[in-house]
Amino acid sequence: MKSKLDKIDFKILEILQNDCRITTKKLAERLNLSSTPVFERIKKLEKEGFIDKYVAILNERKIGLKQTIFIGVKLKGHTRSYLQNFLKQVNSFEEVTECYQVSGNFDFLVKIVIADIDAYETFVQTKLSLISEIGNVHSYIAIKKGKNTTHLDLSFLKDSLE
Amino acid sequence: MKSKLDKIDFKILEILQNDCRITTKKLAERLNLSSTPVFERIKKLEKEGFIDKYVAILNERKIGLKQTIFIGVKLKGHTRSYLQNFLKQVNSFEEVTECYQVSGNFDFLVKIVIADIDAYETFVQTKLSLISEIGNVHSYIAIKKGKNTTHLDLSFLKDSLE
DNA sequence: GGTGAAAACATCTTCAA
DNA sequence: TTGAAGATGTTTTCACC
Repeated sequence: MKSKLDKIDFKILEILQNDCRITTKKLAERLNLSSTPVFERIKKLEKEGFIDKYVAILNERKIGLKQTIFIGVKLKGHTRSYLQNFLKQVNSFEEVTECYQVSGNFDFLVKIVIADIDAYETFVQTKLSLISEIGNVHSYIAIKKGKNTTHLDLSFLKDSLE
Repeated sequence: MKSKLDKIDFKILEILQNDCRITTKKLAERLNLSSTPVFERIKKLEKEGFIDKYVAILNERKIGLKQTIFIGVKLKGHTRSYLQNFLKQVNSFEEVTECYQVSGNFDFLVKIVIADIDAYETFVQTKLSLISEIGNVHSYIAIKKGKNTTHLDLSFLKDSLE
């Protein structure tokens, strides 16, 4: 079951990363294949876990989520339970979209997408600051958005494809 | 054309954020409506820009992208052209999935998703370090992943819905 | 690995209520 | 707005290469 990807799988993933609502038929046309093998390949890619899910990407600004903020967090201690407790709590916050334990002068980097600065202050006061494991934090408030994509660069695969 | 969202739109967005391949029919069943109004609402949400796109989310680890790295960047100068040149170049790198100009002790935060540390070093040497506007950088290498989602928290809308 | 045809299912229009 | 119905297109299976 641990199959390698070939060039066709690669192209399918590339296309689905940009538009997952394309029909199997159209996808097959773009690959010069019939629907059947494309359909089966997609099912295989889903089943084997290369594709996690299919989602709608919403327009943050349009919805009213105008602020993105990164928070660098340093914990008070670094025992296993400190790390686990912190992660469990921070992951439970709906406003948090990403959280990574990192090397460097922070223990964690946390990304928040939230309505505005007022909502952020409320979030810090009513949620974040209640996590007792936190030592100190540094906020990086996004003042301009550059790139923000879910598209992963698969070009590194090109050489290793069967 | 600038219509507000109501509770049904809100629920549709919630569902599509988690699974955009659900059929209109099933979505309508979950909302206790017929297909027609649900279909029309989705088209409206797309047309008015609440929904940006529909994408497949790939499994980074499975694909072979094992490293996530955040880079805090300080530029040499802060004129308009410095900022624009930096953004233009960094946005063009396929390995970069996010980039924000931020307040705080960095000018920019950049997120990289890449195969491994070796590939990261190559990236820095052959791409990042060629951006002449960069003063200095600090890398935060993710050593453990917490949350990583495209799901936005819409609960803040609940009170303002028509 | 692949094709092409056919059945099952979903979409999208139209229309009357 | 709804719901039903029909034309069209898509998904999925199957027999075969």
